[in-house]
Amino acid sequence: MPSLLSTTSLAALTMPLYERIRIDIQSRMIQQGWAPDEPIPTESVLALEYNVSVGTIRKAIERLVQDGLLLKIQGKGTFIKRPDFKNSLLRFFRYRNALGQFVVPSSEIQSLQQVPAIPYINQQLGLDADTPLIQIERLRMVDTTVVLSESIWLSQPLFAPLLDIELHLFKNLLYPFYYETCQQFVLSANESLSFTNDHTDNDLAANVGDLLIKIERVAHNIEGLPIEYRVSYGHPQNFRYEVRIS
Amino acid sequence: MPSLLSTTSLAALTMPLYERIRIDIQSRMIQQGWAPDEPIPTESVLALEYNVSVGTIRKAIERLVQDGLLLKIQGKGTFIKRPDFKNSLLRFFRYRNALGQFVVPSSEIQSLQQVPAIPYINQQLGLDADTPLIQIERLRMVDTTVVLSESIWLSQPLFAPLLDIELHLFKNLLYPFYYETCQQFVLSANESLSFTNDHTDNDLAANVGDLLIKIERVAHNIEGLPIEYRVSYGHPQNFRYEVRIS
DNA sequence: TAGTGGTCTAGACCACGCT
DNA sequence: GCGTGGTCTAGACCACTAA
Repeated sequence: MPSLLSTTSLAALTMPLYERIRIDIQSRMIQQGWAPDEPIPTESVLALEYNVSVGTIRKAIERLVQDGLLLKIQGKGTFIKRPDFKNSLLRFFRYRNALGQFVVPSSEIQSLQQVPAIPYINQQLGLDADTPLIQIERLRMVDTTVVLSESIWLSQPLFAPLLDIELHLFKNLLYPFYYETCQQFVLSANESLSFTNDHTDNDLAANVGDLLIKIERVAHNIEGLPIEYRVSYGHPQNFRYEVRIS
Repeated sequence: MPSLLSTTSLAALTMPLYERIRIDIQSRMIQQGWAPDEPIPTESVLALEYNVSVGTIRKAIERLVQDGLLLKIQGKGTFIKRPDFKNSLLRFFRYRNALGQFVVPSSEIQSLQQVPAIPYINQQLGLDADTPLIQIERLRMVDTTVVLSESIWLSQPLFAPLLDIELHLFKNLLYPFYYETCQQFVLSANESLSFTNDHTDNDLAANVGDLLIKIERVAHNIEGLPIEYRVSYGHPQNFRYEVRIS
């Protein structure tokens, strides 16, 4: 039976039972690894395991379902839902290839290195002023055309495993990759689109004076803490951005 | 005591109790009008009124809180929260005025008229192919500069009251106005940003060849049904679009 | 101190998917 | 028919607000 008393967070002392159970189930999903598309134990089993009533388990699971980490199917069970990144954050950029089809741009990591703290970015990531960062430079392409030029910053302590991975092993989509390698799961993000004609900042071949789209993103993990700061530049042509507001 | 059997919808027959109560409370909020910032009856009072247990009332209220229609404050009560449009849909467009401050553009309705069905738009709004529409043309300005040119289509039957209102009486923000005049409450929207240099479609003064931003929006009411289709064109300069993705 | 919403329990019965 | 999650109940006790 899992212990709910071993939680290191101080807030846990006053946290409701169902919250502590939620966090525990969450970490069991990520670390001990129930497989995706497999059912987790039934509500009544979990109630026995944690020695609480079924209602409390339901309340714990409720938010995990809301966040898209679990999927309930009446009559069958509750299933791990390895989050469908394709249908969430990554669908907002829609580019057409030469055939007119919408595609996810491929990506090519140009560089990845540890860098010293950068005041503005450390602040965006809620880090101490002297915490080092990991900086990634990356191009995104459709067919052979570069459509986006991205700079990405991560907390060095959280994402240290990335420093030991060869660049060509990086996957096309970073968020599932963060999850696999660093157990950091991007659940939400704030984005800001604007326009600039300052080309000094990026690698995109462009005529001086051309407008570029500038997209700033702060991505958050399950706990709502910022874990990635990203700036992307792109040409407006063939660009399409879709979003649901609620 | 409110009757939950008078519901006209057929789906109501199989709908859970808490859903029927939710809808009933919702319509009491909108139509019979508990005032905003006033508390609604306590959970135990509502439980007696509807002759159900407190848990069922809590479940009914839960979603109204999620949707931002009610606000619970422990120890005080549950309050009507006339939705804060300023902080939701309308904050995504951020324009700077001459002083560099972010402002909500003012608006000027150019025309409002009933028009025959338009296949693509009727489809977007989930309307029968022959349902007439209301079309609104509107300019949005910062200081004296036009920044957005908008075309808006609504279902004529739902928004018929608008046809009898003089244009100068329209408010700067349409969504609260829809709510006041037609009891239609915009809760969410899908937006799509792209770029065009086709100027035939709009009133913006622009040099041929200049890129314009094109924003298409389908806005939904509480029930998730589409009620407004909107296309806006604007200049990229000073444009900023902010969004939370989750 | 009285009244509100917040947490938690224990259990009944229903709707659904499987075999 | 059995096991799953879905709905609903009745009631205990806690945390917070206000007079």
